[in-house]
Amino acid sequence: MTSPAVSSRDLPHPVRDEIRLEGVLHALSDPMRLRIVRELATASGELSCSHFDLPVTKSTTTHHFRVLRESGVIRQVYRGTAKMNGLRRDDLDGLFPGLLDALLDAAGRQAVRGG
Amino acid sequence: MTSPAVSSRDLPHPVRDEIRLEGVLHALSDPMRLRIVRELATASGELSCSHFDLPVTKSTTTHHFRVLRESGVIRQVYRGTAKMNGLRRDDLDGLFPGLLDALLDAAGRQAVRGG
DNA sequence: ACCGTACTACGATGCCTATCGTACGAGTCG
DNA sequence: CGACTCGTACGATAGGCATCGTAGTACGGT
Repeated sequence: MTSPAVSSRDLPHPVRDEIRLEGVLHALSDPMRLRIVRELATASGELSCSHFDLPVTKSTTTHHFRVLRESGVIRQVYRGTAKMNGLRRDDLDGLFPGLLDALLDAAGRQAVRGG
Repeated sequence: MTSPAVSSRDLPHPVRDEIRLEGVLHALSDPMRLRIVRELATASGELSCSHFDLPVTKSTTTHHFRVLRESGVIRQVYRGTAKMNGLRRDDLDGLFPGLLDALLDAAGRQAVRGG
């Protein structure tokens, strides 16, 4: 099978109008979460949590994904045992045109610079 | 007299290459600090700390300005008894082109939306 | 039914931070 | 000098948060 059905377990997401700029910035001000978002941006599509190899425990990884979801940066959905993650590009671009691209570009430049 | 001399008291600022994206985002993720930066952006020029009428005490205001300065978002200089504040536009635009404008635009849209 | 994988929940810990109040220093003006 | 304004320093406090470990749940495959 290629793609297990979406589970009935659902996760609370803010609707578009509930997304706050301060929350987004706070979510992205953590190096680990910025790294996650950068990886999600390059891989156009959904990625499972376990795809990420972060230098923290799984508990902490769960925590970071929750912060990203609750701030409105990513959307999460269960698919089988996996939890798939995707950037909320449409919502973010709709609310804050150009912001996400500027942030990703900034993060990319800093990475090149050495960070 | 129109503009008192700059005092010998000087304040530590990060040089351009020391400015970290995470630090900038963290600085701007606080509503009070975002408000300060928005006001600084509209008033092209320097503003004294006392120009701002924030719903917090003066101690707290000092704290927020320090966070903004240490993260590289603003530059501060003493001029007489006043402490003048200015956005580090050149440095930020040099490091992260388009980011500051995107952030200010995003903050503006959210303010219109009701925030 | 059983096992393994993926992720969660909960509690603990230590650090960071937004806030305040009070007391103080630096500068200007009379 | 003295009074006043602007901003700082320091301590306290309360809440937030990044991290961990352990124990547990949900799902898929055998």
